[in-house]
Amino acid sequence: MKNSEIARVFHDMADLLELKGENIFKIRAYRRAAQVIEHLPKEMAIMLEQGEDFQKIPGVGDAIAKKSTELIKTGKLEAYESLKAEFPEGITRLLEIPGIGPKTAPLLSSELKITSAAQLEEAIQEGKVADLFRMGDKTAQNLLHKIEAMRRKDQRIPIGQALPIVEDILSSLSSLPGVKNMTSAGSLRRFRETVGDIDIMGTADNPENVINEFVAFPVVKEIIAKGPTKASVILAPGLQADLRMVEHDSFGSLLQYFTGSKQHNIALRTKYQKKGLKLSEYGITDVAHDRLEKFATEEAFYKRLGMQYLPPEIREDQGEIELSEEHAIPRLIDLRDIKGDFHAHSDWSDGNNTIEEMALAAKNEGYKYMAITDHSKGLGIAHGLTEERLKEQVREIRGLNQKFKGFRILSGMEVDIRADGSIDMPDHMLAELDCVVGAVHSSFNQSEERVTRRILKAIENPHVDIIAHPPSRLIGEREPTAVDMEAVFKAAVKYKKALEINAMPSRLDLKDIHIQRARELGVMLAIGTDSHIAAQLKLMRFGIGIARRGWCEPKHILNCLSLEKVLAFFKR
DNA sequence: GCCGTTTTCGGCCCGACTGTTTTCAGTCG
Repeated sequence: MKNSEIARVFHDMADLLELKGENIFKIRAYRRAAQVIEHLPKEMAIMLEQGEDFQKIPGVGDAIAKKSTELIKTGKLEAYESLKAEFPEGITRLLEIPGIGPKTAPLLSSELKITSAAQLEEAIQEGKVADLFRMGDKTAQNLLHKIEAMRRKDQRIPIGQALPIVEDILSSLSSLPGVKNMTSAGSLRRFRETVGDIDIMGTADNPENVINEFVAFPVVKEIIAKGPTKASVILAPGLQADLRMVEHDSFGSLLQYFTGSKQHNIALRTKYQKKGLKLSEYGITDVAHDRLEKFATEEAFYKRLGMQYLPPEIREDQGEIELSEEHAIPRLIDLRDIKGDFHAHSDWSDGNNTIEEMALAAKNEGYKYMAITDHSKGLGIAHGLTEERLKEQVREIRGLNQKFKGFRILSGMEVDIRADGSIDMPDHMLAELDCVVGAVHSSFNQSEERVTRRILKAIENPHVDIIAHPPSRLIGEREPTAVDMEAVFKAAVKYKKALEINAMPSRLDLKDIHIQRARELGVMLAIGTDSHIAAQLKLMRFGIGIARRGWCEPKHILNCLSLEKVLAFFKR
């Protein structure tokens, strides 16, 4: 059983316990454990095999450790099953409707036999809901609006779609007169792979004017709420955006608060509460003297607590608070550390630009090298190269390299790892190349055993240097393959192969927790943009963002090495 | 249910908003 499934059980249990009216702190304990387990870099099933103590996981004590063990060993949990049996099927779905909490859901279920948003809508229209205890006409009508908004608003969208939209908004807002600060917060700033809504924070001499300009932007489809300091809107792609204008002198604590994560903030507040400090979005209050200190910057806020500044990407309550107090947060990788790209296509296969155009674009990024990795013939739809054409391409690249100074095009190929793990290009051809990227493009539904063996076989091939996106997922579209990542990481270390962090916003694969675990085990990671047009080289920043979430320093990333060291790693 | 450089028991993040209420419950972020 995977961590994500274990986490879902505990999340569900928390909901059910809440409906039952259990102790709120018990419920929170289940939620916290679920959240921690979901983001654990290592599978608990493997920890169990290796005899590790679950109680070392923060938020996991005796009871949840035992329950986790039961889940892993039997695939079921007695306590969960009996808890579920106490409630009508589907009641937890009601909790997903905004405005419906643990008190209203049982009320709707027991009084009106409602278990879905559609049924609730109907009951409201028939006037049944307004008559319930502590409800009323206004509450019922608001619920109707919220259900509509929930349908209109799309689910979480990939950061690759959200970020450009937000950057446009930010640049428009920043250019307004009187604006001092303007930045995004929330999961977007922490660079999560998907974002649910957009938070923007700013300060200005005339905040009301800024709000008025904001709601009039063409990208705004609908205004949900608008006041003197805050506006909520729905943007054209079905994304909610909140703009908050605050005082200059408390911008730091507000930005810190709205950047989150929620878990990070709760952990921080709990910790400093014990030391007599009350943390809030307005600043820090010394409880003994009842004096509020304000902070204009996040740096000042963390400094007041004796902490090292924390990059937003790692504020997830996964040990960063303690390390920051010890001033032991490593310097995370940055776009400026990147010396090259290991995954790019040209018009020789399914790319749009010539090799020379791609190389010039890479040189413009300040890179020292770039691998051209067109598809192999296995991928018919992508005009994969035959042996003859690959030989021609190698010759062309040799010629082009004569023209460049201080920049090298690496001859490469993205070869197809067939269903049986074989490579669709003979070894003697691969031996001619600087850099071979192996990737899975078919048979995504193989069993865990088969897909894992398939990828291990590719790793063992002495000519393959990098394995691209092993889980081969597409965010929101295609589920990851069942591959056993732990086995892949160990093989990559053993055979000294790099694993790719694919920077395409629809992939971001490896994902953050995979990166963390791979890094712990000593796997070298290579960021590839998978560019099919020159402009996509700019996608590198998405790879960087996800790598930062995986706590990567330059030493963990192949792209930060000099050309000589890269070639030595490839043993060419 | 978890946790401890004040605690193995007694705490558990903080504040805002809304609507139904006459002082607060419920929900949210």
